Amino acid sequence: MSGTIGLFIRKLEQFGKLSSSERQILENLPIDVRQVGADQDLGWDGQRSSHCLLLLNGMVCRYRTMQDGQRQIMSFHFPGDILDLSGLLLGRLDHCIGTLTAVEVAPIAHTTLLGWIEQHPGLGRMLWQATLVDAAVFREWVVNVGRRPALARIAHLLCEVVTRLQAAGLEDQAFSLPITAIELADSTGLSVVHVNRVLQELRVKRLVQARDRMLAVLDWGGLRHAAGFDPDYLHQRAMPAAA
Amino acid sequence: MSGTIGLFIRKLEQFGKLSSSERQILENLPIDVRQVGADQDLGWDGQRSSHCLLLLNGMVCRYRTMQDGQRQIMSFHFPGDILDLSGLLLGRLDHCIGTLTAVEVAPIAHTTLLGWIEQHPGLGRMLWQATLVDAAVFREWVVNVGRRPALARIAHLLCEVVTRLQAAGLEDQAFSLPITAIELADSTGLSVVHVNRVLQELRVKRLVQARDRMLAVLDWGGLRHAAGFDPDYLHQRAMPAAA
DNA sequence: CGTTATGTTGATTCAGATCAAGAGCGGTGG
DNA sequence: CCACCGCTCTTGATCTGAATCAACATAACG
Repeated sequence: MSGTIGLFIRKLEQFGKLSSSERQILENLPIDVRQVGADQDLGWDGQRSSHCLLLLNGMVCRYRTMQDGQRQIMSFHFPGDILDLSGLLLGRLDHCIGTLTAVEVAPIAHTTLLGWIEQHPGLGRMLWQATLVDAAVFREWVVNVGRRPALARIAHLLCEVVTRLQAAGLEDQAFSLPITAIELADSTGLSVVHVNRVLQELRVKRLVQARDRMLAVLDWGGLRHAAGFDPDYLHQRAMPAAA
Repeated sequence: MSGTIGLFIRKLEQFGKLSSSERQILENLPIDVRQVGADQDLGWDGQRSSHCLLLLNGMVCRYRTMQDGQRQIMSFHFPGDILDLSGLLLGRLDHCIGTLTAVEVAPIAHTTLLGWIEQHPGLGRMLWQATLVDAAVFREWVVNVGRRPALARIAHLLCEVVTRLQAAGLEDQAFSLPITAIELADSTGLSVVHVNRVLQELRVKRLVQARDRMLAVLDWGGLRHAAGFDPDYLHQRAMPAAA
């Protein structure tokens, strides 16, 4: 299943019905697919970009690096997510965007997007909503990192990822996550060593499985309970659930 | 200096010039001032509101309470900030909004705001930008809570607040912050006891002063250095700086 | 003026960091 | 095909920043 604009359309439709002209604009959008390898930066702190990036395939994260070299990941993104909207309206990126896997992205010129917003306010509104959901996720991460103990913190992160992937129709319950312990540490504010020990605990509790550098969820209910996970903050309207 | 819509206009103008019709709309907005005491909720988790709130006076925070009673504050807001925009477009609030001091707020009906957005796309764009700056602040809080040690964490929070207050023209360098150690703890993910000790350290280092339940910054450069504070993430365009 | 909040201090504990060293595993080049 | 290198993972030992517990002090407040 190669990446198309379909996932993006589906994501926007979560926020309301697209008019036929809006849908047509999206479907006819010329897609210039670019392949980028793993562990590359798609955008960086301070960058003034002229394009947003539509993620078609693969997985990326936003992060910031501190003076002492420590890194904090702020969010993950999956196919169908549009990456740089804050660069579009704020002009300057205040963090880096890095690939976790090899990815396919399609640049969309700022001028194109501004045209959409101007001529199709409904589309603009949906994009705004998408950024508001992003913001809700950031807030949840503040809570996660600020107040949850290590095990719940990691469990919560996994719950979020599973839920978002399912909503996007990308994975079923027995999903797998191509993520290293290092990335898990950088997104939870923990050390790699401790992440390792927590993952072992999750495995012993039969909540999670690790196989060839992928994480798989074994016991969704148990994981959700360990995390205290409540998906409301993801603002998923009555999802189609893609049986 | 009683709260007016002036601060809100000033905030929006940060993002670009208002057309005269846009400015007129804002200036003629009927303001229904409501007084609310300290430690009250203006909005709560799960709420479906029909109004946004324009903060005219006082200070509020967003927070979430966890099952075990722990609380995490996610952001502070000052006069001129508009509070509920995520409720406007996402329908449901995913956190609480609580007053830290007595405040004056002006409810603005969703219908009014949606009308603005529809008829004055420029205004809509500015509101969108305001929510993007909010999101940038959330991201910074993830970094703060995830990766900075206690002293830098508290120092960073203070730097952010000073900078934002100055940008809004609300306080000069020798600003004071009506905030308790409890609130500081809930926004940094630390315990009250530890916050107390860190504040003592900041006082010993002559970076900060505490007087009648207010915090005052003594040494801006020193505080900024202790925090590793870089204000870029606040996306303040060449501020008027209100000498 | 009690009464409830917040602030302060010291003693103790603990979750998670740090340090150190080995194990597994791709990759790569000779 | 193998030797080597650089990652990531794993484990154990040790350390430490911050939490917790427990008083008491000091404000705010009705």
